[in-house]
Amino acid sequence: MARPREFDDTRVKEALMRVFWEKGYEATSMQDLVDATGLLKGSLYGAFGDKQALYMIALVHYDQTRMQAGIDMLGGEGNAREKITRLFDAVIESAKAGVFAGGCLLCNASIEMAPVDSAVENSVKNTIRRLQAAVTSAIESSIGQPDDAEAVSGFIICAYFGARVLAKSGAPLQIIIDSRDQCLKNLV
Amino acid sequence: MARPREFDDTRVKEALMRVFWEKGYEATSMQDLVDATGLLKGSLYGAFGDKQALYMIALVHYDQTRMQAGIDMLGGEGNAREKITRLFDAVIESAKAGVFAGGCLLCNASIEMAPVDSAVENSVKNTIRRLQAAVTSAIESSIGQPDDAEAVSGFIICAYFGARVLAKSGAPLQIIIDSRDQCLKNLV
DNA sequence: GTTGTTATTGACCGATCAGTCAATAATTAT
DNA sequence: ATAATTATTGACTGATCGGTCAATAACAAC
Repeated sequence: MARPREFDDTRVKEALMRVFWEKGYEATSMQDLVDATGLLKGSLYGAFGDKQALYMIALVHYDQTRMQAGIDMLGGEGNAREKITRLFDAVIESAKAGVFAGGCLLCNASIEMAPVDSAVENSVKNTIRRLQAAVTSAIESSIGQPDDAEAVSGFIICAYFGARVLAKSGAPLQIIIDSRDQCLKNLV
Repeated sequence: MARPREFDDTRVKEALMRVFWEKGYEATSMQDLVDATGLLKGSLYGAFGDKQALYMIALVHYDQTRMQAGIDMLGGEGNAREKITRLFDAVIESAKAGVFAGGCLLCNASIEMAPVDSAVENSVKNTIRRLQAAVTSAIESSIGQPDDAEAVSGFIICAYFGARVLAKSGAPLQIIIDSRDQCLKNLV
């Protein structure tokens, strides 16, 4: 009963995500988003809302794809050691590949937007909660692991975020490798 | 042989630092800096240079005051456990006090500016190098510490940066406390 | 084919952006 | 005093910012 949309919703969200992921919120202009999505400004506003809304959509898309993939991996096969190794190796690999300097949109959002946008803050906190829960249960479901799984998982999350920052800073990757190995020392 | 400056150099640098620390580079306008310093735009340009130069001055000032204070503390009295405890407690205290959500300008610069400004990248890398060296020697100079001090220090730096991110995200402080305690488990 | 509804389009808006500059003021050297 | 030098001032610039809107286009229902 109306004109249908001409664009693929997922492709647009992916494009929005990549721009905000690479450049951050403030450094991204609406024109950048127009260029990346192929939609005109009016269409972006009509379909999704203003710049803040577009950022939230990008953040949720990142959560549902990239972060959820990590959470699913933590819930899959293997023991805690293997899973935590994979978590850190993903940082190292993306840094080597130059994927936005090994950065993480969640981490960037924590620093740039969470303090000034409560919707972002809530989303970030929710993702962190789920990520920690996944690490905790990965530890708990592996035999011979420490019984303070909650504390260990919090600290692994902390090191993971630190690794993302260090990767973006251009610091030597050896620091991240060392961090991974030290984390593993706290596991069987 | 010329008109003298009317402002206190250190006070201006401190003001610049606070604005960039709180808001980041892109979200800060020249008007914000004018308001914070009390200088007019022309004076800021004449005395220090453009916005990027002002950011670098703020970053160097942060390094020379806040970061250097931490490095000096690590080189002072006490064993490694006590020093690392103090490092993390500083994050926790500033988060509780709401000092820019417990954030760290160095950490923010790593994410926002290091990937797009090589002067910032070099400065950040230099600070991280000195910070890690200070942690390493704090470990090495405490009796009964692990002999892989370099690896342990890298991982402590990593957790420290992660703690700064988590503090800014609004995540529960318990994660940071847990991280601190787990780090201490790796020390005597 | 007409009508109702929504999507697309690109021109347009006021506000703000970083940055400049000529005029003026304050100092030192002579 | 006068000259030379530098700091301060605030008006000014063109560009870009996020956001709007009326006109047009593409569909579904009837």
